[in-house]
Amino acid sequence: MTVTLADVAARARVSPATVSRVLNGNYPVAASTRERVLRAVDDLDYVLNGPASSLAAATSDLVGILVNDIADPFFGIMAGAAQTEIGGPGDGSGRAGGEKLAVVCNTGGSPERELTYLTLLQRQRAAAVVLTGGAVEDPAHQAAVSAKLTKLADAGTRVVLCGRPPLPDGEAVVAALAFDNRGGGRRLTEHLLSLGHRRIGYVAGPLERTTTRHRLEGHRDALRAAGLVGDEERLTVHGPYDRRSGYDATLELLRREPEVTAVVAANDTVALGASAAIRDRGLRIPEDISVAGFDDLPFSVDAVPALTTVRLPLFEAGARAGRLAMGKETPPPGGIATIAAELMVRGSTAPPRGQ
Amino acid sequence: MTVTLADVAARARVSPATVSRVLNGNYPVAASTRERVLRAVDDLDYVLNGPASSLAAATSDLVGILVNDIADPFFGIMAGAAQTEIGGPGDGSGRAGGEKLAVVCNTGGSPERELTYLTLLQRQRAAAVVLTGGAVEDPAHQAAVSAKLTKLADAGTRVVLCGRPPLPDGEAVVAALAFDNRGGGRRLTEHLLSLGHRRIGYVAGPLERTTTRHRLEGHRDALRAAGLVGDEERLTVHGPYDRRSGYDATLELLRREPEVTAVVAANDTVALGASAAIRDRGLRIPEDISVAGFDDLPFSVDAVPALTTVRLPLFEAGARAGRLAMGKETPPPGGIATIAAELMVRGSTAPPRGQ
DNA sequence: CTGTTAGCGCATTCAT
DNA sequence: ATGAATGCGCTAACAG
Repeated sequence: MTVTLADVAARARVSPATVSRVLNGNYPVAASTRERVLRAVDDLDYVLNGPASSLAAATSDLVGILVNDIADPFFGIMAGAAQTEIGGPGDGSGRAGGEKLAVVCNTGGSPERELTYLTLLQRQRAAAVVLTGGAVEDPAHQAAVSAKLTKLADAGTRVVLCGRPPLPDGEAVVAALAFDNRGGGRRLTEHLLSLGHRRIGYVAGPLERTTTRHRLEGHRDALRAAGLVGDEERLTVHGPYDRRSGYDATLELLRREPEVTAVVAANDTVALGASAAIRDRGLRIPEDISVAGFDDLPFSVDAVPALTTVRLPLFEAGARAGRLAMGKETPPPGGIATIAAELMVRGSTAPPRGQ
Repeated sequence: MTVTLADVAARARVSPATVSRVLNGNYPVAASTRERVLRAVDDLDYVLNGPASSLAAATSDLVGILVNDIADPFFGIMAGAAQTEIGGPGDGSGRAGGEKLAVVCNTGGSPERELTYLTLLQRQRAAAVVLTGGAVEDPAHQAAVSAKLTKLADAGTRVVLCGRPPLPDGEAVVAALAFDNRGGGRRLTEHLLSLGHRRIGYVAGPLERTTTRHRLEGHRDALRAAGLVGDEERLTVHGPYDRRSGYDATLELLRREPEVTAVVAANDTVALGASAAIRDRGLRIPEDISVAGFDDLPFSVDAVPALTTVRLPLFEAGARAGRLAMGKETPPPGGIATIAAELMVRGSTAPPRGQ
């Protein structure tokens, strides 16, 4: 019932080897023969058996893209960009030539699921793996991931990090594209300080995440440089990277310190929740309290007032990661590139009252 | 170099078949033997060869989830929910047992890429495929997709539609979960009519998409029932499902008919762009113009004013699709279920001026 | 409950 | 430029 290479070969009156060569395209075949084979393929509606092909060739055309939260456009934008570089445009025939199968795997931020997905991709002999977004900082987990990536690399899988800091021993990795979270966080808080803010609340992301830590460190670097020390812990609340957490954490912040004049959120989504909480408390943005985010997601410019934030070139970074995973671009020197973060000053930040 | 089943068998002093049975778990094996095998697996750091396994068993553990736009939370939420039902929680060992590999494929709304992905998944002998979101209505493409899905189903792949209308011949499909886009669209416009609006602009999605058509039909059903006919075409502007399109289309709408008192957007993201355009023209929401969306994405409640919209249970639908794809839930009668859409009235809609 | 045997469908040597 | 032969690593009968 199911059509195999041999069936195609028989119909085209050539050997199976020739059909294989035509399909894979990387071998000289006479034009007339190729013609005949392709016609047989179409006539029989033949579809290559991926597992058999992968087994014989010891490689597959699967490329995995791991994301922490697929419902978050931060990851969606990067993953989509990577996929466009990896998947190829197709030829419209639906026949599918040498395309890679670029797939997105959602870890939900869980270290276990991250490892499970890596194992599953290893099992499939994936051609490449792209890990996006911040890493969990638990040492045991980091060691496990490093070990897994090393094994993947040894088996010929290209490993690329995108929006994630380099591994301690970067050996296993083709390239690491890291966002300048620390620098962005610092410049954002410097902006608030320059407006005159002195009591700045910080709604941080989950603990033990590199992204959380780096953004917070940048914030505190700026505070320290301004001589504002001692209140950091009290003015920081941690929570997940979602709207709800931003809402709740901001209420908690206002409870701890009713005199805050600005709230910095771990990212734009959290900033949205923070803004809602501030308004629900009857306060105005930015007249009573300034609000700032991070990432500059598409909706941030449409917030009311428009959100001051730090722009990350998510699409460009994702596309570059995709090209690196395909070996279409040479890795940066040392395999590490830092991607700049740009401060976007908009309407949600202003000088504090009476300034 | 690479460890195989035979190596594990040798170390555990059993036959390869026994190792296979332990690993696949669906066959009686003595506890002590299982113990020995698992230890050998860990000792040797063995990882199953997926392609070989799939070839021999003629099935794979890959499940594909097709989405139109991975950067859009509408799809991210559904896909994430489906993945949680399919992927399994993992056991924390990173060893990966019988888990399926749930992967998301981003078509970018392109019919060609949709077909290419289906072919690629067919090639991999995917265990199941979930197609989410509206379909392109081009007859040639629909026929091609139907044919492809039939072949997939014949090869044992379970096909589930989520947020997409049933196929003409639903034979190939395990189940179709369709959103009540038409009913939701109708109730939304009825709400505006009941507030007193008579000149209602409509920012529609792209042409030839089922979602676009059904929502628009619901809108026009309501208009017709209210005796408002003749102006539909002039008060409708089509565009992609993104923020930018909402912005541009709304400006065009205001140009065509400065007296519109309400704008209905194809979805929440478009509504955000529409709101920005309205404000940039110096008009207030809802005092001068009411705005409404569709989907009730998480950010919509935080818009200022909060967005009136139609809630779709995206997470629940995605999870159900995932269970259906796994055969963990019995399909609805006839394989078709319509998922209700609930009107959410919030601050962005109000009676027109002078009403 | 466990071992033996025989392919799964293809890519790739080597020949020619 | 093409054909013939071999084996990739595993699962699934079939025995026992």
